[in-house]
Amino acid sequence: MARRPAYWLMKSEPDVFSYAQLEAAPKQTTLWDGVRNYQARNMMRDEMKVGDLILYYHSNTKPPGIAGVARVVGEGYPDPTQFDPNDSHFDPKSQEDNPRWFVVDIQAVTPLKEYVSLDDIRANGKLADMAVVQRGQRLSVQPVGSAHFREVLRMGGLKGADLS
DNA sequence: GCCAACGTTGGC
DNA sequence: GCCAACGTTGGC
Repeated sequence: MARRPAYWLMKSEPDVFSYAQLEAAPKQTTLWDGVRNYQARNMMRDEMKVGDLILYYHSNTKPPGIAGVARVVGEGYPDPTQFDPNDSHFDPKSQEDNPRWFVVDIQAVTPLKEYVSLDDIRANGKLADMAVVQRGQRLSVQPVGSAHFREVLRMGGLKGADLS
């Protein structure tokens, strides 16, 4: 069995769903719907477990970077948007008895005291191996090593819970 | 808004 | 099963 908790990074465009919106959601929780990439799907379906911790990354914004920490509170289940013809994530090829896309439920834990921008991550040699700074890396769900996770928290500082 | 990088699709 | 065309991501 893999060590727990495991650590992840999840990308969201703040114009679509920001960390502040996650905090404002009922129970500070949402389902991570709309992912349509098989590698990311596999991680959500098979690998992410309750209690795993997530760096919440804001993409397509200025500057991109990590805004807060979230945790997995519900494990992989079919993404309801794939079956909804009115949803932009509708997938006509997915069948109810053989769903193609999965989600996890995530809950806000604490914002970082200071936003850790992509430039900050790049400037920190300890984080040179993080997937998010690799050229051409587009995956919206990425595994993160525990040392990298702790370093990002050290850089940003925690407003709330102690996660050490 | 541009465009490089990458994933997916579909004709063959 | 190859690969060109196309769509998407996401930094800049």
